[in-house]
Amino acid sequence: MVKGDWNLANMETLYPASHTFNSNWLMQECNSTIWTSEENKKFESALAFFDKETPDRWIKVAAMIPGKSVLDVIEQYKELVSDICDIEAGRVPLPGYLASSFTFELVKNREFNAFRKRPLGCRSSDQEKKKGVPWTEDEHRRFLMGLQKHGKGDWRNISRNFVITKTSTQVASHAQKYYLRQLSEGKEKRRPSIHDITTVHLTDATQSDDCEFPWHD
DNA sequence: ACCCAGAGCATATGCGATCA
DNA sequence: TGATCGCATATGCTCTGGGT
Repeated sequence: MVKGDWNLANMETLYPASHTFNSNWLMQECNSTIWTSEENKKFESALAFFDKETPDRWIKVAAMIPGKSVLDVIEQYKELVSDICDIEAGRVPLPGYLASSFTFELVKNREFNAFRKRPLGCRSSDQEKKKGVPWTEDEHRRFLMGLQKHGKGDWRNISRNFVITKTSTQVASHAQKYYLRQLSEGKEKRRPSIHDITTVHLTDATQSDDCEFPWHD
């Protein structure tokens, strides 16, 4: 996933062309107000209520949260977007990170994935919407670990506990190709693939970095 | 440069399980 | 019994890399 594209794609949503701001506006430090969990809840509700098509979205969102300005809510949204992309990119160790934030609620409630699916998500065009986000080796290894623990078919738990960056449907789809790959083993003309990493390879890796997934019981 | 097969992700669809 | 949910599978689409 290309975080840059994501942000660019959201610039129009964040700063609609219909609004005129002076050139320094984007660079302004907004008041670094502290967001309480109550305010975050209201923020979340407002985001759900006023979708990206809503005219003057941020004004309306701000109006729903007493004490918060338009700048505050935009800044909060930007941070949220950044956080989610960081999590998705594996740049943030989830367990520690999840201690307290609105993102925690999103991830916990799996809204993170719904967020990803929206056009304004980490894709910037219709083409990307079709293209999909490639699985990383790390995600595949987590998938294999989940497969070992929960077994074939329990995609929901594998998604919840191991490959939290993918939905159960995505995990199932990935598994489908994984097993097809196993079936095609022995075929001569095969490209190297992420699916060549199997549970056999997993054993060595997990012994060395088992503590990498502390949320895994 | 072009073509084509293979790889990979997302989405659509059907079916069974569960619940009110 | 109908509605809803979750899973498995089929299909569609794009991208990539190798062959010519």
